[in-house]
Amino acid sequence: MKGAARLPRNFYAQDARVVARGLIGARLHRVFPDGREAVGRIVETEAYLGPRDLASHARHGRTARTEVMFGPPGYAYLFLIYGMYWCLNVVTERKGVAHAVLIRAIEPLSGIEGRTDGPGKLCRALSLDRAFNGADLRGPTLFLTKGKPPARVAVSRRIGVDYARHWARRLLRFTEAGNPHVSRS
DNA sequence: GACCGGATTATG
DNA sequence: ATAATCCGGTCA
Repeated sequence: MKGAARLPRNFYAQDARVVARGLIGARLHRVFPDGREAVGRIVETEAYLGPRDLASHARHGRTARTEVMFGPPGYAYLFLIYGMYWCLNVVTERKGVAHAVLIRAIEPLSGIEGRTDGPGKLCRALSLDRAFNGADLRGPTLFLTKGKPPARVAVSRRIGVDYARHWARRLLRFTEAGNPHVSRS
């Protein structure tokens, strides 16, 4: 298969719900320092809708931690959870609007060792950590391309955000229905 | 400066 | 069911 083109900046410059749905089936590429490339197909995402979204890290406004989310679309926002695991997010919407999409699971296609059915697991498998916070998602070592479209997309509540009151009930999680690499929960 | 709790995972 | 482990947010 030929090397597909990186997803364009204007794709990321949309509402996080649109991007989260659109990323199901897309390919996530990671080129390691030694030149090896890992590729996975995104099968689970969640949309986070900025300061008004009580489940978003942006709920307390613009801080050093959330700065990247308020920046231009098409960049990576990584954060550490429970002191142990990194999670990869895609910044969406125009500059100043802190929308983001959490990549929760990918289906390994090539060059991947270890499980990728969870946000912490996939970051570990792809060696993604704080060094990638703010990284261009159209760059040389981390980028996304178009992939095989999902047969069917299921929509559900986001995972682990019960503290977010009514926002916890919003249907902002997207999965490829029936894909075995979707995280359990 | 101290305390709290989490967009998780592995293990029992 | 619970431990591992650390940082940002919050309040003093």
